[in-house]
Amino acid sequence: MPRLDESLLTGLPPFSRLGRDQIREILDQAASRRYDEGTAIFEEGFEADRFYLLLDGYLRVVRTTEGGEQIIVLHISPGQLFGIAPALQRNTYPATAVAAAESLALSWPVGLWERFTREYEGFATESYRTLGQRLGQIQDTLTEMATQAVEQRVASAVLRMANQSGRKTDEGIEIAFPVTRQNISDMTGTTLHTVSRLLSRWEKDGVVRSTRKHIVVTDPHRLVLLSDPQG
Amino acid sequence: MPRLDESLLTGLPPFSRLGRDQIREILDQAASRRYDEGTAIFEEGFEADRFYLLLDGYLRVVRTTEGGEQIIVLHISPGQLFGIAPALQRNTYPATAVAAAESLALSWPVGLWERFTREYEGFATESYRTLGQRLGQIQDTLTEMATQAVEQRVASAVLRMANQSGRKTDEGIEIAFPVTRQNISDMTGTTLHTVSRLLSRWEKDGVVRSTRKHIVVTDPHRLVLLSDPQG
DNA sequence: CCGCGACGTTGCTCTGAAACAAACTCCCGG
DNA sequence: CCGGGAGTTTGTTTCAGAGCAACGTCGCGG
Repeated sequence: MPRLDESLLTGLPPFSRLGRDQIREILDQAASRRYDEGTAIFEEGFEADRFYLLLDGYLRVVRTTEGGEQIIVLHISPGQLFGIAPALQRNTYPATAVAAAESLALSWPVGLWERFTREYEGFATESYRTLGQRLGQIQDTLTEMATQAVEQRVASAVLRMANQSGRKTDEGIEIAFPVTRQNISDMTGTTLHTVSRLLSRWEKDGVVRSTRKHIVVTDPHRLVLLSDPQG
Repeated sequence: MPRLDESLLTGLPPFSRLGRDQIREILDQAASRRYDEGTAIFEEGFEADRFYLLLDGYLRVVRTTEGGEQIIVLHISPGQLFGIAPALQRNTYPATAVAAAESLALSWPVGLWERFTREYEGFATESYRTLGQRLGQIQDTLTEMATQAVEQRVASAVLRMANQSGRKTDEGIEIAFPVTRQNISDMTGTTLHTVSRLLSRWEKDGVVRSTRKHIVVTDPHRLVLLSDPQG
């Protein structure tokens, strides 16, 4: 196994206050692994034995109902910690993490969490900040679900993905990982049919361009209007 | 101002590992205040300058949209910490807390948070456990919103309140704080009309008994069935 | 290069629940 | 004891979006 390079972690918020030697220490304890698109990194309800950092790729955090329906709670971008159940004194993962694109992640045994928070300055602070942001995000989604119509919710979901993972191209903002209509319907609590119809309409109106599993927002401003109740 | 009695805190999870003298210390730094039904303890977006513990009563945690609609994210029961923004490195409250019934709460300036977690054994652990539970709860609600029909959601909401605050009476399980149809519709993302119709039907079927702002679940088992998609 | 499975589109139907409307009842304060 | 506001009920209308159905299309693996 090749030694991991220190530059992987320098600059990432949880480690930004640390010196070279500390980062070395942390890396030497990490396991690194690649995940194919569609693979689960860990599953809801299973024993939380490791915590993770996404180095590259994108993840979907997913919950499944008894009825087999699933909903996408949030996405994880490179540089973010995830599976941080130990931070909340949980011993099982509260949701499943699936690679939305080919991904690369580091992980450490939960046993080290306590030591990381104690010994590495800024680690605890930044981890809890992340958690706070995530909690806020979920509350936003919940509010949206409860109050907005389907079209607004789908528009918001697309915007959220574009903001989080968007690359600017000459065509517009491109979502950096593969997304199906079904995925979007799982984010918004609707059906793939409705999503398909909306995207078709938007495409006709010149707001987005989309092919299989691939969406470019060509007119973000108009999409923002669509995400707003008074259109 | 009368000295607060130590028995108020003994036995509550965040303080259960502490001795008499430490509890004394904590109480001596606390402000205690009573809130009338309907009063806000703090508001969304305002500077988070204190954190709180609910001693008696019940709270609703509420978010309001720009459009003026509101949704109830969760309820707080006696003995729980709330407004613990500092635990997540936030400097504003992410939601509004409103007294659902006349309530009594202690509070401390945020500046003390760091000291509490450092000096009082078990405080940090228990606070983060609470947060973890709350996050899980919100995710459940989100999943429910996204996948269940209105009747199921309303049934779940009523059950949740009954479980959290229920007193057993000879009639059934009584929700311990005032709830209007509007409140329930704010928990479930529907209208007070629909909630009223559902409660009327359930009352006819002998599942609940309700008067103004007051609900008794007479047949919890049947309500559980109603909360399940396959009835 | 072909076939199959995953993904996407579009039409049609039907219903749950929102929207609109109106009236009733309880309770508090003056 | 009266008036008014907050909470509740019930009826009617309307339509967004789910459900069902069928077909089109892309791209991978054999």
